[in-house]
Amino acid sequence: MERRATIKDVAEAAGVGVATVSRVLSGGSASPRTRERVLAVAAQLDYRPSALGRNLRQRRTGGMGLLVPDLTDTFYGQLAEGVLACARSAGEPVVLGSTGGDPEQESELIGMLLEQSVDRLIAVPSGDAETWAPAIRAGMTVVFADRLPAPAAAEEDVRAAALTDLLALDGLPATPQTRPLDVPAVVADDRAGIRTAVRYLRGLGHKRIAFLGGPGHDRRVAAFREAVGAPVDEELVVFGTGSRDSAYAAASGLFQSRPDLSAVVTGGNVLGEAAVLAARELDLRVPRDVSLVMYDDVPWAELCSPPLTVIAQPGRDMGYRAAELVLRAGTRKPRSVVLPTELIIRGSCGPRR
Amino acid sequence: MERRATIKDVAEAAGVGVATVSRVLSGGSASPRTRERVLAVAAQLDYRPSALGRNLRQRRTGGMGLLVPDLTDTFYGQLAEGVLACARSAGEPVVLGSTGGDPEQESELIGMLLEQSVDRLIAVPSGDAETWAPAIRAGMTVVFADRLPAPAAAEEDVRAAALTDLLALDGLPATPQTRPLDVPAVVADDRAGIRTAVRYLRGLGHKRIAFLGGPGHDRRVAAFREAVGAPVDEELVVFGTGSRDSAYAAASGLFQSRPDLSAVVTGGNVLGEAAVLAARELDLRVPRDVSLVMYDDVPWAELCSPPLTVIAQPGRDMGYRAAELVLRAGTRKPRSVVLPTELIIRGSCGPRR
DNA sequence: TTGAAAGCGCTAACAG
DNA sequence: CTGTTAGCGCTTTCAA
Repeated sequence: MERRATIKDVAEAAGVGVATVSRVLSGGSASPRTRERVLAVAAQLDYRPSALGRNLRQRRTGGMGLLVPDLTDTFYGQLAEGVLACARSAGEPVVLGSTGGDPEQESELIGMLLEQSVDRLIAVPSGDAETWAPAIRAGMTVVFADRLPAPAAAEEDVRAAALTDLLALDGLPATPQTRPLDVPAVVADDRAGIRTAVRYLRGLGHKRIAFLGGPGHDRRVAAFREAVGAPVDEELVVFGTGSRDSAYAAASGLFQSRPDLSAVVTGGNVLGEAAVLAARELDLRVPRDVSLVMYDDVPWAELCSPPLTVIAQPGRDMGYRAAELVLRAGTRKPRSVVLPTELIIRGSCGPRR
Repeated sequence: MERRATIKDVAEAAGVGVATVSRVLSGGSASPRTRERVLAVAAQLDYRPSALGRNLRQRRTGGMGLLVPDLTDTFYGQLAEGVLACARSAGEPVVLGSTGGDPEQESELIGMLLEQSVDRLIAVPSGDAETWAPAIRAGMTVVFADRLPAPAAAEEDVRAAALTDLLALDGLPATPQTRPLDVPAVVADDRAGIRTAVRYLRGLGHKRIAFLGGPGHDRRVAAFREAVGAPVDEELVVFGTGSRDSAYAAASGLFQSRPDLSAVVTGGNVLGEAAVLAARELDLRVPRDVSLVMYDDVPWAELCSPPLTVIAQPGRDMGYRAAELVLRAGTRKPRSVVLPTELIIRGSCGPRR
């Protein structure tokens, strides 16, 4: 393992000062003669500027951090691919962390990124505003993707505050008092997605429609509540904690406690998976006994039988756009982006029996 | 965005020299009194040592790089989760890259990592030994996971060389002349996995068993060839290039050109997905018309109907072990690891019709 | 247009 | 046990 050539080596070999080499390589001014010589020598020595030196000098790391709950969830895989694609085309490194949906791990990872001087971050947040305050205070440029962190547990009615704030992004009325974090985000148009799905199910005659959600699905539940309209049958709105086991338990519990439901909308693909499994276990036929609409279009949705009707959201685009935002953040103050969803009708919904 | 406290700030505030602070924080010797004071001040100032400074000084970045072909493939998601879990428990950052299975992108990413002075790398390689030579030469500690790079296109019979070398890892005879890369690897026991699957199918009466592979499945094909025994019906061994489209095309082509086959083994889950889709499109019933065994146990395997019989390999463990190897590499020369596979019988195989 | 020099924050000699 | 000092490789004034 031979030592890599440094800028000094290049300077000496080219008979110029290090400053000149630096300038030439970063596109600064230099006489054609010098530039040519430096370039030649650099190529000859296979010189690659050390990011370490540059970063220390500039007191910041290039590239960006990426925090997702779980790479085993295909949707986050798609999202990550989008981020990586954008980063690659910008030649920037991506430091990845998986939080497992745990705010504490998320905090630790934020700390780790801070330590690395990674000052740009794309995150599918698991913690609330309080978890994120340190990152913001430290001057990180963060862009949220897929969802927003819940407002901090401040006043009395956290949940209400969360919902009004989150709904605001989709155009629902919000009380302006609670603007917890001023961070741009790239999210899907959950409101439209859910609304379309609920309407579709309604059109098939379904009355008792359940919602099966998980962490981070606040905006989706809110939209669901809005779409089904008051009064909401609260027993038909259930949550898992994020793990596959808990998702399965939630789905199974739902089906057993409310055998009268005829359709369910899930807030994510892991919950959709759980619903299919639980239904099968309980001998509920899809769509004869129960209709199913799942959030996220993942490749295996088509493999199920019947193939799953889904609310597709562009995971890859979401990641790509988020990466763009975080990279351009220096230039202009980024504005949040809402990406369209699409109801893809396959075979998991039928008329109410 | 206030400036972060540096070691100098801590030293001044504690009335000691910077070296002392450095020592205390890295567990060096110091009087209890001093240690306590430094620690207190550091905490008070919320001091976090800058990885930048440390890395520059030590001329290497902590942490590790991770290169996978595609995060949208659940298996690589599992693998990545394993790597991240190990890295997290070691407090080390992970720089991620997705190669899309393209050697050229892989090279570029290696270059990027070199530039970042990331000197430890876990990779599911797409390029051959030649692609990897620069990384090795540069002194990177690399550990391959899931597969090995094909030997460089040197002599005349590349494929033969590749196979002998690859088979060696599973205990097949190999000619010692071609040891392309001396890099530890963490792989599944493909030979046993494939053999078990083929025997199982044989036991069900299947004679014409096909193999549907993709890039990086060399060891699996070789094992397949060995398991079915000569003469191998070459038309029953087909390959996709890695994309979902190409996998589908390969599967569809196989089913159409050889309607007489009664079972197929796929080298990975993307190919399994393609096989299910293609079979359905051609009105082949699984397992009545065709039996299917897929490599990789992914959550959705169970959702298919019938649920897919799979050769499970421990993706997460694989990642974890690889990360351990790469982290311990300084201590002892790491030895390759072969992880066990397991045939999980579900419903996609039946007796030959 | 160019080079010398001053650090960025940290660790590792080396003295005291 | 502790402080001083010399860089790690790079960018960036500031003069020449």
